[in-house]
Amino acid sequence: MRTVNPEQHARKRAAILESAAVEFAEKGVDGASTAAICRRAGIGSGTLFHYFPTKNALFHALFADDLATNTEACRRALADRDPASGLDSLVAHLVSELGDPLVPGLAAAAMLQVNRDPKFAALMAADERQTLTTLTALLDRMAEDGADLPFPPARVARWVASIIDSLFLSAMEEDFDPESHLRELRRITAWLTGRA
Amino acid sequence: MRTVNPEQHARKRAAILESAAVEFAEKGVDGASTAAICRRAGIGSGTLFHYFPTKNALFHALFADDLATNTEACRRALADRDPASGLDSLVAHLVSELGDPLVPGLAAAAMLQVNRDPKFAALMAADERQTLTTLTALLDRMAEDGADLPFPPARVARWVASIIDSLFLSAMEEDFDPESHLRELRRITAWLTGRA
DNA sequence: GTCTATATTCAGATAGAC
DNA sequence: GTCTATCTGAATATAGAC
Repeated sequence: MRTVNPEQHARKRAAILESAAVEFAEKGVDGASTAAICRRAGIGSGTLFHYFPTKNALFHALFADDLATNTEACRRALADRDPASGLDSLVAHLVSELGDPLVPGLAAAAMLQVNRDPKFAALMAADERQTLTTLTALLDRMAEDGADLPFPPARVARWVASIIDSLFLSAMEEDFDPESHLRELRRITAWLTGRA
Repeated sequence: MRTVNPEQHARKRAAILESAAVEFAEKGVDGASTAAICRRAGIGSGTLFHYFPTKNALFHALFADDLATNTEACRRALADRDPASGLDSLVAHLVSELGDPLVPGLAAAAMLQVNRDPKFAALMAADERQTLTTLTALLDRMAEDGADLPFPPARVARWVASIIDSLFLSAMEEDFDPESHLRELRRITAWLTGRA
């Protein structure tokens, strides 16, 4: 009897997700066709629906996989003895996907999906909450250590998160320069976190 | 012979655009159906396609109308004798649509459309360029007047624009408070423009 | 109303593990 | 050799632009 090979299954699943990411980033959830995803992945349509029950589930999986790495980054940041250095590492992680050219398109697709798929909205909200809670906890500790925050910790946390999000919008521009953007982001974050 | 009544034509056109905005914001360009737009506007599909040749043209018109008001706001900001006050008025204008609940959805739809419709991309790029050029010119004058900018004027301009964009992302959150957000935005902008 | 596009299904074909 | 994971692609049904 033939048995299931988990490693092979995972590899193919990842390959399908990668093809799907390209299509979704380019055309959004409604604009992307399962046929195009299959063509790009080099599989028949039956195979796609063997791995994922619907097109929406495919989109969902794309983001769920990412949430796990975020959780881990938050855990590590909180474990850091120095809250400022924990915050820096968390910001670095949040920014780490900036180089991926698919990210702006996927972000736009996700924004639309939040209004339409409540389960997807819950996934995104949980991710957001986790990031904000972690940032706030770190900023609380920094404030206790005497940092001079321009706003209360929870509000600073929100601004840090917002400004990072806005970077992903900027990443769409033709003359985007990650190098100087990141340098400037660190300067702005330093001011926001009372380390000007 | 029956002649066209330009005023009535404009009124109906605006009504169609308003219905379309709701649908596009909720479902994106591909997810929105012309049938739903017609239903919402209380017109037949024939009428819709009398006013706009295609669904894409309808989406296009939604943004083109806005661009004119932006041009005017830029003109006024540059005409201000005091560059700092001109900058404040331009920022106020850019932020003025924050209360509109449709804006986040429309922004997401627009981001996706930029990857797909080159004409639409050109429209958005022109708008962006206009805003950045104006901000940069104002910041140049402020720097000449002795303002202590943290980065070169063109970079500060980009950050101001990015941070305003990020406000529109925040506006999607459930506990969004325009009041404190705007107050904090002014504080951040003040720092970025050398008026800390 | 017409005509095209497309998500999903299904009835098998293929082939690896025992 | 058998059993089942894996895959295929035509068929269906529905929706939606115009």
